[in-house]
Amino acid sequence: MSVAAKIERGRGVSLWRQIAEKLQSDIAAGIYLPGTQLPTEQELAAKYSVNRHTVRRAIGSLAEEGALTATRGRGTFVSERTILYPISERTRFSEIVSANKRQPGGRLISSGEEAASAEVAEHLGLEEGEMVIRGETLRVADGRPITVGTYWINKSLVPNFIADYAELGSVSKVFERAGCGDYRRTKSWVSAVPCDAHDAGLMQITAGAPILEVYSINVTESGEPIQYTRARFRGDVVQLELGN
Amino acid sequence: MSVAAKIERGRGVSLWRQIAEKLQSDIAAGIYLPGTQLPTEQELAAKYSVNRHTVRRAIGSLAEEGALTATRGRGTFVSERTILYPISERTRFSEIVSANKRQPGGRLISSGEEAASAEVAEHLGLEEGEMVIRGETLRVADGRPITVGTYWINKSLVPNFIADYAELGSVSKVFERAGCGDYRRTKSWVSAVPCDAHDAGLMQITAGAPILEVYSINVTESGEPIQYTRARFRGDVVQLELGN
DNA sequence: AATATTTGTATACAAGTCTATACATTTATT
DNA sequence: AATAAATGTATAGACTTGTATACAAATATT
Repeated sequence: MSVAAKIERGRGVSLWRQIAEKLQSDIAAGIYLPGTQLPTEQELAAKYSVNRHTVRRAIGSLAEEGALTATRGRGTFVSERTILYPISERTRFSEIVSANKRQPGGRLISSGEEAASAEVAEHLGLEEGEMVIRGETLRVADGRPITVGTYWINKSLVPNFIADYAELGSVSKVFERAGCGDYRRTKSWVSAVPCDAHDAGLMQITAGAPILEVYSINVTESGEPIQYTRARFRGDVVQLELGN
Repeated sequence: MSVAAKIERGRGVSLWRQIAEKLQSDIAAGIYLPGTQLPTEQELAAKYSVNRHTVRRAIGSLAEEGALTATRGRGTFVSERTILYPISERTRFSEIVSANKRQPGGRLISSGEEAASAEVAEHLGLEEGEMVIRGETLRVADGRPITVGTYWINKSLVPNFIADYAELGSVSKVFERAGCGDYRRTKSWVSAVPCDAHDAGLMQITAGAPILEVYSINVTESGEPIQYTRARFRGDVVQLELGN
């Protein structure tokens, strides 16, 4: 390891910028964990073969952004930043994470069709046993898991959901194509519960850790229920923000 | 249009580098077509609100890379670069296009199952009439069509191909998931033929124009035929490179 | 209390980036 | 042949980036 990290000179990107991006991606990759100390400026300068002041500038730009905190005499530490997650009519994960100056990401865990349970049918305005689309996604910020969401979709409003989702890779884009781009959240229920084993594995926390559970209903512009969701947020990273 | 393009100062990325990247992405987006003249240095300098020499440096870096050609007294033009396409054991479109300093892309034209023709069955080691997966893709470099490929896949080796392809969006990734990541090309046949109307439409050339037609067989590490392909390359853009 | 470690500040200088101006050279047009 | 337009070259200065060195101030350790 630590094989003279690759910084390119003379390509139009300043050294401090390259180092800042490398540090940020190392944080996102979990190489430097929140709360832990970064190597000292001297060490980083040696690692990247640059002057200490160049490292200082890289650290400075990340500190200004809130990702690092430097204290004279102690060292530089990775911030433990919580994500402020507003629960409003218009809630879009990637926009929220970007607004928190983190890099959003995610992956599809599973998807398919199933018969609606009584609970799902009630909230989607269907009969129990009708076929609905069910999907589960894991969302991350700076490479760290934030939330797992399970959702059920009214098939009649978005007939080609699975194929379209495969093509577009985003629920909201599929809704848009189906003419339901202006969907909105109507009701939400929030509770704090212990995390089960399945979610704990996905979110990389221990089972039983407190998580926020949010049930909500999304409706089309005309008020028809289109999506019922059950989202679980890591309690140690996310703060929900209610009200307008 | 032309609303004072956004160049950021003081963020660690030099202006010439930002302009070079913008020009390159404009070329990739087809805003500046191969063979056409770029705006003059004066005009570009005005557009980006920088000195002419800064634009010159951006153009210089792209010219060195082969993307632009400047001639004194005439102007600066987008190069008509051919893509050197090696036909080797390990052939991956996106890697090749990137190696040619172009931006790879593509879209799925069609996919489904069909009964294997005698020709397909023979090359996949199956019986005529057995069901195989058939797909057709259009591949582009810098936004311009390069090749249309039709392929037939041995269903028994990649059972979930269609669903996995929808999720992963790449043939090689699906093969990887099926445990056949190390597939390789064994045989290829090359010929020059006139382009038919269907391919002409996809590749945006006139029917009858000469194209390169390459049939090939991909096999798994253990030598089982997994994919039979028929690729058509635009003769005016692609040069095949044989041998190591 | 003394010491070592670490970040913060200051100053000087070298190198790279961007601007400004002027002029040369080639090409295309009139 | 003359002119205009475009790229190529040259030079000088302001600004930014990176290096070098020294020292101050806060923290942790002994």
